[in-house]
Amino acid sequence: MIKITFPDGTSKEYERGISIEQIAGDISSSLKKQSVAGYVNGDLYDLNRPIEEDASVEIITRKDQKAFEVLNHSAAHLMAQAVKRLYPDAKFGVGPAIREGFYYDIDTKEPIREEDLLKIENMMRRIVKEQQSMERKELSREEALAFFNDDPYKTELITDLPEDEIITVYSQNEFTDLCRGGHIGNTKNIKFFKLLSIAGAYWRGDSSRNQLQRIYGTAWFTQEDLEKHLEILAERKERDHRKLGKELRIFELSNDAGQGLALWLPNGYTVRKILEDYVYKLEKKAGYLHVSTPVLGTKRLYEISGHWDHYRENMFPVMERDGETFVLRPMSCPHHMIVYKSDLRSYRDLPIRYAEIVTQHRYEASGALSGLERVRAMTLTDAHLFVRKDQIKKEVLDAYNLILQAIDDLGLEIEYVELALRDKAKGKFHDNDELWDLAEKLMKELLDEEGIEYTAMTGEAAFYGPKIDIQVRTAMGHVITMSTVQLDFLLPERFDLTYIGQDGEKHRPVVIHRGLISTWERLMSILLEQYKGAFPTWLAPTQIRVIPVSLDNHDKYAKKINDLFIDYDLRSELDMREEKLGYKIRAAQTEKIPYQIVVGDDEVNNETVTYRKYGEKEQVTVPTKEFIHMIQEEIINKSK
RNA sequence: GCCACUUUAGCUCCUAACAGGUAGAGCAGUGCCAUGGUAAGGCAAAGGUUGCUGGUUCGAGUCCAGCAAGUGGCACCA
Repeated sequence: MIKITFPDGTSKEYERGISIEQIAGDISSSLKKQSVAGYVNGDLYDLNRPIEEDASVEIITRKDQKAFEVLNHSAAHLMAQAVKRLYPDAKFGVGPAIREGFYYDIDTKEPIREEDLLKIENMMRRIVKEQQSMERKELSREEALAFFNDDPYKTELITDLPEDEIITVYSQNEFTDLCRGGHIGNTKNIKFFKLLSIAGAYWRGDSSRNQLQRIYGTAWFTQEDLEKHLEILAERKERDHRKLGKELRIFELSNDAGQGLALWLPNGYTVRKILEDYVYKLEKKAGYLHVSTPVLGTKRLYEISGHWDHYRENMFPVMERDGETFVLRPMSCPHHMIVYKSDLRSYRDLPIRYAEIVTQHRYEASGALSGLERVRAMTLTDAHLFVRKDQIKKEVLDAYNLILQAIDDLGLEIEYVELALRDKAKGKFHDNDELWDLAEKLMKELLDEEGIEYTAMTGEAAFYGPKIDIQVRTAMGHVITMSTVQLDFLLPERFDLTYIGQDGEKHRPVVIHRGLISTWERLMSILLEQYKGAFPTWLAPTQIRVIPVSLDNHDKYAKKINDLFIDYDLRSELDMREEKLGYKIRAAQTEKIPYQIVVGDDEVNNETVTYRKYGEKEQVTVPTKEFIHMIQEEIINKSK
């Protein structure tokens, strides 16, 4: 007999070799039904794997996130088995569960196409019907290598496993895969799934190696869950900023204008201008000084900064004129270094915070471009803070808090905070251990002291220093960088920046790079997706649409209140087209205008307006002045 | 950049063009008529070198090749 201890501290004796499934069944038949796998002394166990010794056991049920992973991991195996049947020459890379499903990387002679997914799905269903038991087996390294000797990918994986790792395989009838487990026990347990897409993926994420075909899919415990997930996927497409941006006339991407070079249409530019003004005020209040520097700069400038060495492949080709070589700037830090050097600085002057609306160009890989999310010409509010060493923590923290405020004002949500650190093994970072250690230590201390949770990302730092990146999630589920605060001891060295200290000697300032809310392009994509195109009133390109009931009788009043709104700096438009009322209302709704106002006899006689707020059915009649007051309040408060 | 797929009117067309036979619709826009209360009034005309360049064919939106852009991913992302 062995002793099994449960999470609540109770324990019970069972026969040696009992399984999670049997234990669950012993507790209750409903638990048995819900159980998917379990933890035995912290190790993930399949339902049917025998437990050989005293252990603490935790049963994983369908409700747990881990259960979803187990199911999807098993679905990946199921798919691989189906692919192997249809493509006997298939070789397999890795096939893990991911956030919303699973994928498997597959190498076949004949490419798999999107239309083949249905065929694979059907084969999967057949295997589900065959009720293949998924059997776990431990192999020695030699046995494993012998078994997978015709699959170079699996062979490489086995070779790279640590010496002491127990190598396990899982078999479902004729198909055996190298796998750590856990699994769902039997293919019959994988009932509700769908294959979603196919894409290329480099073997082991290395672009110098083979490219495999990655099939993405998703598996759920119930039909309803699967359908719900597919609905979410469909809804994401509705939120896609590329679709909304076109419908709402926000921006244009044209082949003729150039790949990745976005054109801002009037509606988009109106929003952008509001954001620019908002940011300007925010920075003013936080003590930033605004400057303006050119899009073009000498190559020398970037050689001094080190960007030429570290960032050249992301820059557009150089231009030559009058014996000087120019580049389109990919960032503004070097220019701001020169601005700092334009005067002699005292320790009393610091911190100096330079901010600028910067347009910059980066040669992004063509495959990386995506709507407004990733472009080749971008404009952002960039800032560089020149500080003394004793001011670092406060200034980093202030910058971080300013970012939080902007994100909050814009109604956005942070996915997580990243601390990007260097990887000493990689050559892309500048070489000064002492400064790096200091910079990284300061950043960690600061985050810890403030109780800010973060994920450390080794090797993700800028070449000149560590950075705190604030990540958000797009409608399509991608995580992208929204804001950044970066600590830099290098550029002050390279530009020989100094200030005169209290002691009368020259000292080296430290630079903090700050990206507030990404670029206007990326921010617009995020806002469109966040609000599904229905901007809050303070940001909406058009805030009010005034519609007269009758063009003959109410046109004067409509014009009068429209003018009044404009006098109060409200973005109001009059719809005087010769169309039916219903048509104009529908137009105002599809354009997602926050306030649609209809005026007729009642309003004319009482000096009122009848408005309907976007997203609501209710109509409200109020005195015109009251309406103005209300909407102004809403704008000032940046109500979402 | 790499792999796969896609590209027809300003927009949407896996709800066009059956298998190669000379391009259709809805919306928007235009004109005329109609015109009073919260999501599409009627009629009409117009709108296209089917992404570009070649090829096969009596004949190409359709088949083939190259290029470009876009989409899904991968790689990249100061």
